[in-house]
Amino acid sequence: MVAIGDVARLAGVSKATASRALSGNGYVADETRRRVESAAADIGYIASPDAASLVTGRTKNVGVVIPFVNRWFFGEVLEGIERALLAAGYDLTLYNLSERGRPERTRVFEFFLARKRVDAVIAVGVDLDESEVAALERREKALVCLGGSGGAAARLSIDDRAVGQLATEHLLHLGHSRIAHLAGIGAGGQLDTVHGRRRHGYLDAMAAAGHSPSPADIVETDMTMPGGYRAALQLLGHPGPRPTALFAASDEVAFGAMRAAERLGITVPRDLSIVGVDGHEYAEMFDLTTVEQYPGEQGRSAVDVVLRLLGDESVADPLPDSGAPMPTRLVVRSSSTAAPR
Amino acid sequence: MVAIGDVARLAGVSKATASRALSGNGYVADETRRRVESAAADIGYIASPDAASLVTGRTKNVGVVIPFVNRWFFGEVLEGIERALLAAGYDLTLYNLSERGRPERTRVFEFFLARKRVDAVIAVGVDLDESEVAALERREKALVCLGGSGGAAARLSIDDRAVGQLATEHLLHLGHSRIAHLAGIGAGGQLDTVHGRRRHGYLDAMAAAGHSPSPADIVETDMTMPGGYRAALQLLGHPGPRPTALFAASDEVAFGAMRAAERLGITVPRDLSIVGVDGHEYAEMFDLTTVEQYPGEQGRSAVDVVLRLLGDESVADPLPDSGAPMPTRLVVRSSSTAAPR
DNA sequence: CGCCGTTCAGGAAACGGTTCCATAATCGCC
DNA sequence: GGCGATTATGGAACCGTTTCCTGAACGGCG
Repeated sequence: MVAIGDVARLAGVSKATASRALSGNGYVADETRRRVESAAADIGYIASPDAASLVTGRTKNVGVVIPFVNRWFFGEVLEGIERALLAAGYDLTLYNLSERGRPERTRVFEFFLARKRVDAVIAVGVDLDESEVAALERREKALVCLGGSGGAAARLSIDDRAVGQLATEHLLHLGHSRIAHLAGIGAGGQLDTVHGRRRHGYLDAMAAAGHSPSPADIVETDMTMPGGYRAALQLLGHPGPRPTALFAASDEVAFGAMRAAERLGITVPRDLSIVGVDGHEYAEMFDLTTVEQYPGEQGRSAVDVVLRLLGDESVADPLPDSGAPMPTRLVVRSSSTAAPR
Repeated sequence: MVAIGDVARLAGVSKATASRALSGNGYVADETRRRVESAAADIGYIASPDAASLVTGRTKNVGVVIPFVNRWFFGEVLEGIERALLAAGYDLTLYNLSERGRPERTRVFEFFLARKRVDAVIAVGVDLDESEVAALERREKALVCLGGSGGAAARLSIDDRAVGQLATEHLLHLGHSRIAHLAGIGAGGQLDTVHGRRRHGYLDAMAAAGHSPSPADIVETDMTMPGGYRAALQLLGHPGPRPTALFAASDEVAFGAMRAAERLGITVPRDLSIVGVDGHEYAEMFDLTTVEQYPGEQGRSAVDVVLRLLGDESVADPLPDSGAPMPTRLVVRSSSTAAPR
């Protein structure tokens, strides 16, 4: 393989000078730099990142841990992160995380991420436990969390409680009083979780309006379309009075619920108003009212924070409204309408 | 940072012995190995992959290039690849590829993948051009393609022509004669492409049955639900006789078409039978007849081939029915039924 | 003119592993 | 008992960079 020594020889300079010329660090005469660059181009030289990171201690590589890649939100975040990292000359090493406590997951934190192969870690939508955070800290890895919970580190997040509140208030303003909620799994137990917070916002809004939802009107489901379908069947598929509105914790769940309603002969929005969360790319097609968030943008921002943490000079210094929650927006479409009187 | 020298000192052996003990290469007495291992564990030693790959020339890292992460098929493949690589102790570096000719894409091949940071490349669903293949060859990167086209290298793929044929024949057997096709973009021009081949299979089956579809019954669309929705509106949303059956080049397109049919007051399957391709996780919920494929399994297989190409001993030697297309299976659900008479 | 600061370049020492080579002990076996 | 094969270990070289240190040339300035 062609090494920097070859470039140096061809350009008639020392390895040290060749390195400086190519990396742009230290003094190099313009003419020398040109000679080195053209020599490098001639023989197709590309620096070995391993050798470089061995001495500099930086790998220009960040690990991304993510529980799913095939949910819309996570896929969008991943794409945003990838684009931003690549633009900054960084690599993205992907770890698809399983649930807490599984041995593969432990191995990711104790081995893969602990090695000197990543400079930093972006955790998206994962609930970190203390030992995981500790493992990262011990190795001095910068950590940025996007959503999820755990880890005192830099965290980017929307205000999930406000989201739940906003969606619920929208339905309340439309005159609904019996509003059901399709919540994320575990949203009841732990409050310090995305879906716990959304549920919390829902309950707060209901309470503020003087309603207290019956337990049967809150159904937990995983955040998929079939999950929403099944949960909605459970919620709506019985005789007797039904909720007139439904707050689904994600758009995919809402889509499933719409399909279930159709199956049950319930017309949306006439008999049932539905609001989701995400701003899924299919929301428009389904005419779904939703609280949009912008996962691609969130991914990009996470990269910004990481680069800043790593002291990368390529990124602007002032952190734009640091600490503020990421933006969300209620988009009203025809899946929600005034309550039947 | 703690290096192998520290481990060696603590265990009272040389660096060479420590290295052998930990890597399992060469002769080491059992007792010595234990001493070294416990010393390493005590001080939390983890070898630096950079240093190791510098001397061995292997990085235990493979680059994955993929055009989308947020389409079901691609997400599943990615998950399968990730799981398999991780199990083999490899890292996955992700490159989300844009269209041909874009500068970011060129940079991925000429720089990111060309460096000594990946041992091999898995290209999923990408149409490689010669310069891209050449760039990889020049750097002696093993290349495995999953679907897509271009690159004479190892290619795993389903038989897309057979898939198109199978789906179409299913509809023909049900008595349909006017069968429309929602094809992938560009499927008309290039034949050497996934969607070109599926369309080809469709046309072959139609021809064999003595039908020749009118050009208006073939509509091109991108492989998304909204794409299928729009394409189906175009296909069906006019007065006059309509096709009685529809072969959609992917399940997501089929879902969109189902939604469009519903919007137009066309009942599936009474007025219109629909068949898709993929075995999407939502297909069951939509009751969609589809030609299933198994992207997760395909990803795993691609990793098998890569590991074999890299001479990794951890993988079984005999390549199971090498060269054969990956499995597919027609799953009949209630979206397809006998033609109205 | 002397001196200092700046610019330029090269030699050599890292970085943290693996592996080649040499040496030595042990063992089985004739 | 000698010999070769096997096992065990250490020293040193090496992988391909970056960077520290040193020295030289040059220019400006007091």
